[in-house]
Amino acid sequence: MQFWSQTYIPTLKESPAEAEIESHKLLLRAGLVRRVGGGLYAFLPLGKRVLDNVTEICREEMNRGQAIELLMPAVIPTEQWKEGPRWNAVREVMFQVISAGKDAKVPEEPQYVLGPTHEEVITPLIGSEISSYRDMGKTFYQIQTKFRNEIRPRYGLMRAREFIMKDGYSFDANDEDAEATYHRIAKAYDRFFARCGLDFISVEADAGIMGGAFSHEYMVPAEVGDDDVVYCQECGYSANVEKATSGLVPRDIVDAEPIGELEKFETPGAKTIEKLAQEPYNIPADAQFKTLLFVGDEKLFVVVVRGCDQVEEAKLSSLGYQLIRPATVDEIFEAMGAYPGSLGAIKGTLKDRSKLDGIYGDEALRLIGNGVTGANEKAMHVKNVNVRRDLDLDRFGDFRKVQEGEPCPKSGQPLKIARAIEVGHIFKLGTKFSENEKFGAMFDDADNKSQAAVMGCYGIGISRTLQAIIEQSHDKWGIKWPWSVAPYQVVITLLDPDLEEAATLANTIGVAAEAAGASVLVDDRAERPGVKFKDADLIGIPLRITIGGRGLKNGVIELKWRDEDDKQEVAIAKATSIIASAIREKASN
RNA sequence: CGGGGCGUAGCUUAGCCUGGUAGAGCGCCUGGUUUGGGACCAGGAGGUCGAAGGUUCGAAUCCUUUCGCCCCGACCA
Repeated sequence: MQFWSQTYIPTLKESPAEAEIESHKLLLRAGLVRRVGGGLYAFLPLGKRVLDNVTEICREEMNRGQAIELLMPAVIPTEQWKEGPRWNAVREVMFQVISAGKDAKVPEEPQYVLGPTHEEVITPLIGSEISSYRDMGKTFYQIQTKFRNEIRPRYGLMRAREFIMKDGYSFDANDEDAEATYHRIAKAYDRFFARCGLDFISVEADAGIMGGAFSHEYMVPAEVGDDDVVYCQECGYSANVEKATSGLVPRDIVDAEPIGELEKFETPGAKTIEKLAQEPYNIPADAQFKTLLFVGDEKLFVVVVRGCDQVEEAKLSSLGYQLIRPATVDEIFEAMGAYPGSLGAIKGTLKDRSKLDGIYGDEALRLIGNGVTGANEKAMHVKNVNVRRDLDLDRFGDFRKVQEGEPCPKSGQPLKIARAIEVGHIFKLGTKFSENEKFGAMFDDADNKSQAAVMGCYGIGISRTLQAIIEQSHDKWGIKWPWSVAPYQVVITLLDPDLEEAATLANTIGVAAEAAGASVLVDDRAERPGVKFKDADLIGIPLRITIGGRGLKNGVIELKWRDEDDKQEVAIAKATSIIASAIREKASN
């Protein structure tokens, strides 16, 4: 039993200007966290309790999924990272620890980095321990503070520079076992997020720089999310928009025959798809070719999509480049001989085809058949461009962003798109990290042949999950904590703390509630009732038990669930047993 | 890193355009009256106006620089 007057819950009536979204405001107003610096937060006592609850649920479900907890250092020797496959891709987001002591020299490369995740550490760590296939089939995890120097921290704990993460890593002897592990952990994730009281979906995801065979993200639908999720209500297909495909292009599509000779025409001032779609040209966006240049690993390449489509940059990684960025105007001119607005990929019109590592066409171009594109000359476009005959494409691929309403690739029903918060991500990694001779994880198989462990990695943003719960479960009065993670599950609102009879009863009921398995907070402050009710609502305690002089006279106390509107009066004589059974019922759900 | 906005008491903010030495609400402290949904009265403490430089007799206010925060974009394991 915790007395309010003896803990520290600094609630705020107004929300600080730093917070924009509801969950962030409530984190601050309910006295859960305080900002220390940009993207850096301190957990106050109440916040720490929720964090511990979420952490414990995570631990239980990981353990149930046969994962083994360990703890690695957050400070990691840089060398370890440089040997891994991601150094160039992630060094920018890593905090680098340069040196210690007044006389220490600042080295060109930092000696240490603060871990954003731990593949580079655990792979050699476990790799140097294991040697036999008999040691395979292990999954490790840790719950730890992680560091990423986010370009733009925002929304409180949602995207912070320092945050708490559960990261897990599995080592299996072969693909089949690795997939079984993957599915076992996926089930643990399902249980974890369900126990946190979240509505969530798991979606097919882009593996990003982690690479690997496949991956799923755990998404909490919310307007303030950073990701777009594509889903089909009909068949359950769901994927991150970075990965999602649609049935827009029929599998049996037949390419259109040319409808005429190429014909250049003047388009003064028309440098955009929109302009060409208007008077006097009237060429619909879905009859235009959009020609875009990117640089992948320092090599220029071209992607052509329909004028009405957007390139999904994440999908370009399927082309095999590690680092991809849009090309600069100068780079474009050198290869194409023209500037954006007049670009086209028609054979023979490019200034220097040899500067291009490839020209890739989106599959949906085939829906156009014959269309319009830039002539690689200022203020000139070309019509009657036939996809097969005229475009200088190396190959087709899926490079476009799926749009709402397109047919589901599985069921053909219209796809929906929703914003969501990514709270977990699991990857089947394969041998990307393990196959390194020195820093990898090799083992001898039954035939005494050396093999790389087939790995998987599994992340949960613990602190982000905490905020996602608030984002999904609040009203205008405050947070509505699910029973499982509430900082306290029961608050006894003592309206007249000086009344001995009331204080005694509060104690009796508090003891009974704790015995039934609830954590109890007693509001014994010398505040007016309104203040106590408002605070109880704000900090979101699931069950409020009100004890006041007025009720005592009538022999009753009051029960109020945070997620229900009605209050319930209970005779004092029956109170402890009613409360105890209500708590047991909640706890068993 | 580009674009925009904001820095005045613990929190929310007025004042800035048009320079004259800072005001309110909440919170906090004291006393009193209150007491079932953020009470009332009286008194009180609390501000180098983000920082530095400049203009001026005089700067929260005008100018320059700088730092921090927030938003949009880019980015995002």
